[in-house]
Amino acid sequence: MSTDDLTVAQRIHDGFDTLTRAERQLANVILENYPVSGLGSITALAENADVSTPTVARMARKLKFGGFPDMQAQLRHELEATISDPLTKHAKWAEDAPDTHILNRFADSVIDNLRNTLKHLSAAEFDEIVEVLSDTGHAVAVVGGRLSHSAASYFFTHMQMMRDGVTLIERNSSSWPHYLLSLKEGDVLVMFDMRRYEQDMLRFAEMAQARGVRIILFTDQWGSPAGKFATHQIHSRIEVPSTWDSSVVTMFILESIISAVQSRSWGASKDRMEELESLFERTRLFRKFV
Amino acid sequence: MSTDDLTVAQRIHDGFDTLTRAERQLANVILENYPVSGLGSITALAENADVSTPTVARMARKLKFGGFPDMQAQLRHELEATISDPLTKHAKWAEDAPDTHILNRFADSVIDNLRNTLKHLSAAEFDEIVEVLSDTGHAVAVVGGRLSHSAASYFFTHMQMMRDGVTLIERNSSSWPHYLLSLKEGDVLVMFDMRRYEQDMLRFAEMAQARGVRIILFTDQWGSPAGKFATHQIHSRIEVPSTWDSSVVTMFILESIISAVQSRSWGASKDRMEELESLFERTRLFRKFV
DNA sequence: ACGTCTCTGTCAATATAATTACACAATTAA
DNA sequence: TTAATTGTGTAATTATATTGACAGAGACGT
Repeated sequence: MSTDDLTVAQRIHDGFDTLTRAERQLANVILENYPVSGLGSITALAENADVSTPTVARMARKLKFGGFPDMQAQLRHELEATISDPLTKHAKWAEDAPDTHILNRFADSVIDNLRNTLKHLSAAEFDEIVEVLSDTGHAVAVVGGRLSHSAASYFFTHMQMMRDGVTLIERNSSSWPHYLLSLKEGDVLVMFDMRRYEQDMLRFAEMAQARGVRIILFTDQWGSPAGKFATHQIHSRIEVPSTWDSSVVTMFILESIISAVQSRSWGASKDRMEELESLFERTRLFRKFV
Repeated sequence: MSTDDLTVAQRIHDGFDTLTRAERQLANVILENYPVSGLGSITALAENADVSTPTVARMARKLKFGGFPDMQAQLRHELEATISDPLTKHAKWAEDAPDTHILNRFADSVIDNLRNTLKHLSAAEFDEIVEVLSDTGHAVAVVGGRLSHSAASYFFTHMQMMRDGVTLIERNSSSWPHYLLSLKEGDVLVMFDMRRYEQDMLRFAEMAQARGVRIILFTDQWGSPAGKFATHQIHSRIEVPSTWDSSVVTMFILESIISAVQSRSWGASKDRMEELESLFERTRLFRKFV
């Protein structure tokens, strides 16, 4: 890029007096639909302003850019700064720690992950998933892999409190065929399969689909191969400054779903929950702690 | 331009299932910094996504564009529409849903929770916790309650990969005394106790402290009664628009700790991890790998 | 009116971008 | 396993964009 980082608009404005007739004509076209009009080819811009291409190139140089492509790069750069969300950029999260502290770096990535996940998750898809999970006419089974089992377990624990017919499938894949037998057509399999996708998961998905089981798949931005058997899938962003991947965004989605399922079927699940609560209270009294 | 006027993002989203590995990699790069990353040259975009230029061109065709330049024209077109309408400027998280959609309300609370949690968490405290957990001279036991067991399990799974002497204590509190017996002075107990604090947890903490065990407690903003026996504690904000509390922020803290422990003891844990990895099946579906 | 200077377009050259063809690698099916 | 299929990068080709050279047009002073 060029010497200093004034915006293209500023440079045009500053140098407007030195511009010639054709150049001013061009400058106005650029500013009129800024910065989009400057992002196409030099030819397109020239035609748009009714000047010749060399005029465009000459003006770019006159405004102290290396050439037209250089000016264009600057436009893109500006655009990026404009578009990125000011709320989440460069906010320092843990104030008594330096920017480079893991807490701050982690916070930045997680927010980024959340934003990108939501940006590309359709609310309609989300709502459909909620609807499928609210339908007590069909059983729900939950399965997770090596690292995602605890997410599966978390989801199971909450679903189980809200409705009947929810099963958590064991970690150990040798027992999966048994679970498969009890899944009927129209039943729902909630599956977690993140990077380092597991072979067993893929086969499980295939067999489940063959039985007419609907699959809701939670995977990462690259997508598990089991995706081709899934009825619905949600892609969470998982990359963070760590050796491992993050499940924070996945948890976020899970909790949102849980909350939505809950409010969708409040009438039905209210009694169930109260009953459940009282059961916990009671068992606690019987327990002895040595 | 092309047949119909779906946005590039939508077409990518719709066709994501049909995309190949390299194409998904590319798709993610485009979506990550949308639409700016797609506005440069095909070469720049390809390099950015670490794929070849033909892959970019092929994907453009696959998404029913006439070619890369056609797709780019569509991006500029969209941008123009976005820019002229200031209302659409990143106010919402899930853009195709109303402000009141659970996804948007949930996102707001979670960000709030994260911000407030970090505001009240001292980086020094965090670092001390990381140090305690990195010390392989003492055993680490992890225990969680009814709803926080899966967080405990998640933390355990990762810690276990990094170091020796980590135990996950069962859900069932009747077996806790046995675990207590094996904890020695100076050992570390990582405990999760959130709202609806459990009686058993309090007694467990008391007895552990009596044995000289150091307790790291993960609790909520109000603080578990077990706090008075804890050596270190972290208060996560947990309130969200739901019947249940959120563990998203707790997960965030856990992952940060895991990452910090990892990089702190890289030399020591590297061999261990590599050995572990080789024990697991590796799907080399993706290139960008750690 | 003439010469001179600046501006600006046309056209050619050069550089860069985009596409096509092809061969090797990876994956899947047999 | 091996064969077939699909995916992906390299290299060659083609198209397009950008710049450079130049010459005609217009402005201005003499």
